[in-house]
Amino acid sequence: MELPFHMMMFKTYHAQRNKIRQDMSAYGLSPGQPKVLRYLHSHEDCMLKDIAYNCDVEPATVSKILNNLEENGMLTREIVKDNKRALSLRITKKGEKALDLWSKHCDEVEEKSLEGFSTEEKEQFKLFLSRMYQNLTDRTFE
Amino acid sequence: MELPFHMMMFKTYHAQRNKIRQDMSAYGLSPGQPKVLRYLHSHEDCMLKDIAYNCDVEPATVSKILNNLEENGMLTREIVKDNKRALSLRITKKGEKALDLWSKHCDEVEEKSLEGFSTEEKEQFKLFLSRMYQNLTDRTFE
DNA sequence: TACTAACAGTTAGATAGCTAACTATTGAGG
DNA sequence: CCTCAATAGTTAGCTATCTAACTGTTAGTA
Repeated sequence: MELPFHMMMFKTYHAQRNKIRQDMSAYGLSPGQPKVLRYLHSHEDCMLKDIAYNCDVEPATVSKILNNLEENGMLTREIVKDNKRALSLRITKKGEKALDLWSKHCDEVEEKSLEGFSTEEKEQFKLFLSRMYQNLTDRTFE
Repeated sequence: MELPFHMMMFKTYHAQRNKIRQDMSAYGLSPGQPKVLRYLHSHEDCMLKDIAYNCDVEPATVSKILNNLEENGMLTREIVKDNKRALSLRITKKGEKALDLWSKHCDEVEEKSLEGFSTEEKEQFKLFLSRMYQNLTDRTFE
């Protein structure tokens, strides 16, 4: 009996996650944090809900991740003057540095993941993921 | 800036996971449990470490999942007579039933995930996942 | 036989994800 | 204005995952 498709996704995703995790603690980051830093890097003074939407996780999850990142000095959290409900979030230099190291590590993992793939196959693979994502969410990447 | 490949994997995997989760509580199963039941279904009287290896999760994780499944009457847990270290695990009828409903639900999600894919594209997609998995783990699916 | 290493599983403590329920603020309509 | 709904974020409690440290059992070897 062939492995169900969803299990293939699970196993492959987890293999990637574990590979990325391996050296990540050396950079002072745990698995959930980088995606938040990445958003902050390109969106100054953003709100929590924007991160949640962009990263595909719930606001409650982001809230916890922000706690950890703030404790480790990776970002600053301020209340917006004009809207006391909202947060203004900024990545710090320390955060930028960790993000940079982490991104490079991810590039290496990507290279290993797609070893033996031709350029066309890589593009095809990404396109498949993109189509599947759209089928499931009615949204597009990014 | 294009979304990094690992984020594409993350988003797509999570979209799938959330879709599967949606109706799953109705079947009395939470997301980590089905893969364990699935292994038990095809491997009678197996040990915890076999499940862990086959499902690509750590023994400690399996141990917790077994607790929940046992509480819900989905499996039985016995100590092996000849080897008091080892467990003998069996899926119950209730477990079989939940697994069956869950599998059907997964098939529907797979169909939606791969809507618009030709037969060749589906095969290609699975092959890509398989190659990536092998690159990262030096193992093959199943 | 006795010591020690390997093995099977559990427990503890961490992060990450979810849903649901909550607080506090803002804004819209009568 | 005042009420009430919508919005932004947090908290609580659950599962799932990891690593590390632990208990108890088996087996190998001097």
